[in-house]
Amino acid sequence: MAGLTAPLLGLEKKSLREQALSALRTAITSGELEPGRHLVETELSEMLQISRGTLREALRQLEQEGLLSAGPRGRLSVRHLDEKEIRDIFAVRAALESLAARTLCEIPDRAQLIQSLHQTIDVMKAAQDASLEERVESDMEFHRTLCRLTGNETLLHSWESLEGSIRMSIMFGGLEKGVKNMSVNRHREIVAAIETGDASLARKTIHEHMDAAATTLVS
Amino acid sequence: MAGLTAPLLGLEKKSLREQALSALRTAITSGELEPGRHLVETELSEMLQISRGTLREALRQLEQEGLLSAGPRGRLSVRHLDEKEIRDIFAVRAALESLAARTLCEIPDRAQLIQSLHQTIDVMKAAQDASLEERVESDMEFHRTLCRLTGNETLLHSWESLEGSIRMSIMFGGLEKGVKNMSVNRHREIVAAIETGDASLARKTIHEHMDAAATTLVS
DNA sequence: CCACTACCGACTGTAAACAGTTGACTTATG
DNA sequence: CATAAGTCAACTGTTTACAGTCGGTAGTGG
Repeated sequence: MAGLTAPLLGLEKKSLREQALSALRTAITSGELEPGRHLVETELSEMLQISRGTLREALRQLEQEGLLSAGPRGRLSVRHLDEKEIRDIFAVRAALESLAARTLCEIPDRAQLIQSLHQTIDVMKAAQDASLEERVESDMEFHRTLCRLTGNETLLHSWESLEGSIRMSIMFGGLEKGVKNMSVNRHREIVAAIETGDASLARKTIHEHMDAAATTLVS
Repeated sequence: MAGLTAPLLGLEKKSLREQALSALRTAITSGELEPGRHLVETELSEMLQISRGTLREALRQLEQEGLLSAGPRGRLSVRHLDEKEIRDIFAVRAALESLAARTLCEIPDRAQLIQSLHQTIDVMKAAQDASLEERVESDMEFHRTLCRLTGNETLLHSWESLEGSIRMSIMFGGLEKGVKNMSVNRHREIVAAIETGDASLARKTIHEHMDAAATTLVS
């Protein structure tokens, strides 16, 4: 039994459904499956080498995440976002993240949490010269962490339900525009506001951040 | 062709999946399937007279709505909400509905929308002597309308994703406690704030409303 | 040339069968 | 009696097969 060092813990055998889900989500948010494209079940199941039944479960979930839209007779296609929808998505996102910030502000002993947030910013900083994808990734991680640290599972879940739409929005505007919004300083401001416990400042900063991001993306 | 009046338009042939979804959602939020109960696919599919494949699609959706929680090896059970989770749910709900109110405040010509909101309050008022279920129903309708009238589909969708959890929360505390929060006056206050365009007052009213509701439910 | 019909292909809705895994119960053994 | 191996039943994960419906297209009659 000795010598089987690392790969013992957590052999990551996800179900095919989850694998399909990840694969499709990535394909959509990366633009490999372009908006408006009709998804044919038989076609996809053959591509992914899984059965239709398994695939359909994944498709339902993507539909609920807002990445797919259903046409007549259950025909699914990749959702197309217009400018208003992007603004709407970022408005909801701002509301959720504002709640996160306010919640964090009310935690008495939040030094540890602040530390975690600074860490994710450090990752962003380190990724500044990396690929666009990695930069987007680190940005998303910061905002997801913001929600997770509140300990409010419902908040985190709502945010994650929006994550796919957010990624589609970024793709819509083009990654180059997307990364423009990811200034390290902007994020430090948010953390600073939380650190001092100034909920309304945090809220204001986040709303400005989101408004600016949405505007950049649709311009 | 004449004389076939009403039943022509919209023959409501929902798919079995949607029917199962509604049936299960109702069963859970009404307490017929009590929290913590294990759901066995074969058992349910026989009860509902549908195949497992069709059922599983519905179950996935309920899982994502937060009505079901997945145990080891994919075993699903009806989610059990504790007091903190209820408070968390209502905090997110408050954030979403505050956004709705603020959005409505910014619509220049909102007389028509105000009118719609008053109508739903009238329905609530008319239901005051009806069954507890109907009173809950009319209350939910008001809040859903609040979100729908914004025209922000993402907001509406996020709220609806939370709807099941909200209903579970109400059931957790008991319908008697639930309806205590549904005062007509409280709701009129919200509409009044929106009518005058006072976003911060609307926000404040909604937050108080939600805090009170959550507190009542867990007490 | 136009319209109407009958067929055909493609795709989703639904059902039923197969496979693998886990936990409980039983049995054998020291 | 306690413990370990073995057996079995209960589920979920996954696949395969079948049925129904819509859209298009070719063929036919006026």
